[in-house]
Amino acid sequence: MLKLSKKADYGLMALQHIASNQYGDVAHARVVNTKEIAEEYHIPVELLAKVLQTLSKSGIIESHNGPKGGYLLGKNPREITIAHVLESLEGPLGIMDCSHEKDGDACMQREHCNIRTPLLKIQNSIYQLLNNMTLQDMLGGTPLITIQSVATEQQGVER
Amino acid sequence: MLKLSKKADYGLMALQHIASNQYGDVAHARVVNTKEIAEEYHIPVELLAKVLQTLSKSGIIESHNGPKGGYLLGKNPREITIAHVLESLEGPLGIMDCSHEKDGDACMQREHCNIRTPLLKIQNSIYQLLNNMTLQDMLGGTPLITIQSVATEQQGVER
DNA sequence: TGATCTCCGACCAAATCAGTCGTACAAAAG
DNA sequence: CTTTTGTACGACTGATTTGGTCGGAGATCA
Repeated sequence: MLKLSKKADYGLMALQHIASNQYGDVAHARVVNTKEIAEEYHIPVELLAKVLQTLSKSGIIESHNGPKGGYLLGKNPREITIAHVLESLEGPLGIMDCSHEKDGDACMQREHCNIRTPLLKIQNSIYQLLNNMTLQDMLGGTPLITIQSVATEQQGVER
Repeated sequence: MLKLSKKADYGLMALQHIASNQYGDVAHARVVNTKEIAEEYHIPVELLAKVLQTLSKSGIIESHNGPKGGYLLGKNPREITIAHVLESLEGPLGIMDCSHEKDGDACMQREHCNIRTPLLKIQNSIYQLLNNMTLQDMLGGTPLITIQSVATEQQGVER
């Protein structure tokens, strides 16, 4: 549950890649294009293209047309929050349908709804989580891992 | 994005209702049936039934057959975590597809995947959030509200 | 001018989800 | 002990969302 879409996955991967090439060892910014990223991560090109276009509209990246064109980061990695990326790709964060509706309409059970307040609280916490993490955080400490001790076995999950 | 399913919504509402009737003012436990809940919250009966069945299998509630039958909580509200409820209704928590897969299979981009570790961290934080909140927390402070000052006007959500 | 690349719209197929129908079973009533 | 009532339960179906595809137009550089 709460799985995020492929678009989001691809978008984050692409951003990480772009950022690496732009702020990596070499000083000069390198423009990377859609095809390059798609091949590197085995992503369908056209879909990735659409994702990048969306990110471009949101100002997260800049597009450069023509041959030798491609994408560059629109701002500093520290300024790019995960929340912003995800929201621009998947729409606004909303745990439940009635997250940001005006008063009474559209929700039959609204007046009797007993779970709205606590759920809003959860939603807000998640938002803060995503809003406090930036692309920069995804660059630095990514040592290929094996943290599986965290949430794998412990909970008595029935399958 | 990250919206949870109707099943989850209905399940939480129903649990809140059951808990209220069982641990409310009156000392004796009152058995509530599917139809009652469905009418109260305007939920399609059969769908709610299925949800309750699932919760019953997970041991979160107990079912009682026959006339005057219905449902009761399977444990104390403090023992019932939101995480458990949601996972039993929507499957295990997984921000990304490769959340709990064993090593190399099933994910083409796995070896080049640069976002797995940070995303796992986020996922784990969300899990803790859901795991620390119990049904009890949804009972106490739910004063029927008309808190519309929170998320109506202001888009820029702070804390 | 021609080749290469991004941009943009519409389009299709597969998977998931919300909701429905019919049956089996347990408890109360006669 | 049989009937009747109301429940749980599981299989089934329709609708919405999502992942992925296709074709063309505009911009830039050699």
